[in-house]
Amino acid sequence: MSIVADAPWCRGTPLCEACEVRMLAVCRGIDPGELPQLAALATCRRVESGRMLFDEGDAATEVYTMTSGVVRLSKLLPDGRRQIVGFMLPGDFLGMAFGGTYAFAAEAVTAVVACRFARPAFLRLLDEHPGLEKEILARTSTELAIAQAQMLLLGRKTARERLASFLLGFARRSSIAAGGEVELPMGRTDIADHLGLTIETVSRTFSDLRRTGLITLPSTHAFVIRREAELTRLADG
Amino acid sequence: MSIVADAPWCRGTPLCEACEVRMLAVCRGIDPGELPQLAALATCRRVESGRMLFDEGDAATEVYTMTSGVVRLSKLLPDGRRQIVGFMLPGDFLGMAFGGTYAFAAEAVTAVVACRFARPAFLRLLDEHPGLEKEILARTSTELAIAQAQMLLLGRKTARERLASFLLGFARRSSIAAGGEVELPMGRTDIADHLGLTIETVSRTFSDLRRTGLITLPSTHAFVIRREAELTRLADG
DNA sequence: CGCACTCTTGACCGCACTCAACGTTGGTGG
DNA sequence: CCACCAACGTTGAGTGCGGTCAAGAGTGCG
Repeated sequence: MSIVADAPWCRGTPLCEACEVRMLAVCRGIDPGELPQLAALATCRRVESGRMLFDEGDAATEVYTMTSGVVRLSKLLPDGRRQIVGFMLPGDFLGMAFGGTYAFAAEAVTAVVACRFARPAFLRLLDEHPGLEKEILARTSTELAIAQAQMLLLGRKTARERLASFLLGFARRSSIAAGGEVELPMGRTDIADHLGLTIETVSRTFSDLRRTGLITLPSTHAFVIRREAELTRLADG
Repeated sequence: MSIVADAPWCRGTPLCEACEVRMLAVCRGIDPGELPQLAALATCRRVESGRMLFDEGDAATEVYTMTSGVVRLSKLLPDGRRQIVGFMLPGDFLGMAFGGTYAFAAEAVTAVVACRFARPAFLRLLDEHPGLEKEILARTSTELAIAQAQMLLLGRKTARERLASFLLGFARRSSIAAGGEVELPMGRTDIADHLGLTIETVSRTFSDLRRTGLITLPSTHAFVIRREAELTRLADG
């Protein structure tokens, strides 16, 4: 991550190589011969840990493809209560707001590099490349299915079931190191705000899952799944 | 509703007039001259109250446009806990599952008439009509935004705030009768399973909102918003 | 080493859940 | 037409899961 994030050619235009690789994932369906022209429309953006890519309610002027790092998408109530509606990982696509304004804030959990398109140019691209539009529709549908699963979690699962579901889902999306260790870049507060719990309950539930042998915790920012079948049974009720 | 639902030409193929009107809403962006050809691809389906249009996990073979009635979309845990991820009203589009199987069950809350397309034929339609694909993408994105708002509700709002949000949202989507009366076709159990509460808490909270003068309840299946500003302030935290 | 920040753990509390009884409504058949 | 019954909704009493408040332990950085 840090190699890409620190690369000097990522600080501005034009598109860096790592971004170009990520962009291909989104843009499959486009004639490969047109990719250079496509790359010319995009720029690299590096965002420091904790900084905001855009805020809820901002005019939606840009869309992104994640190259490296982790982004949290969150919605706030006026009194400060927060719900994290998702975490974006490398390869994910982000910012496709219909209605003109973003429906959530996007903040960098770690240092982030993302491939940025101006929205009008991207929308024109959609018109010209039906394959690209189909890809975006498929991704949006997948996001919707994930959101519905999260509704089941938030509405009906216990704290243990929520954390088990989250850890399994995050492990599946992450690259897993030797020994089955999964890096957990976000803090307990972010996990709590994603699972509809408090940090104390998240912390207690981590300890609980460790005590009962379902996971181990090499550090506060990593975990290892020990009994996957049992954890899965817990997660799915 | 009952006029359309009972019409004999709604019980089978070909497409009834009411369905055709609804279909137009989804298919704006298609050359109007091609609509007869389009209508030939669709059939009407009537579903009795309480019956299922399709189940979670079923092979996704059909997509629907709602003509009349109300459908609930729900996900189940093995032990019976249920989360209703949404209610579909006339004009809504339903069943666009990527991945081959439906991610939720769809059941008729009232008698329902829906305009049905075979999925392969509909996907071919998407290829041939970029305007239709754009419309489906816009609708899916809107659904996603609604789902994210529901995550905030389920993760962070109190029972009062949840019910206030639901009533305001449902009123906005419904046709409102004289006197501001909004019909509420679903029972307390459905509302509870949508808001992540129990029927007792929903019932108590209805009484609470009535007692504090924010709403009135002409019957158990209707409500009137009395102090919209106050209800909105409650719903938004 | 010291400070700030995050995480963990403990004690207690409260909102929503559970269990239970009762009221209301609509459909059915005598 | 009314008695009966089943389904649904309401209300009350008590409980418990997760929240709140508070203290202490780990961790990283200057």
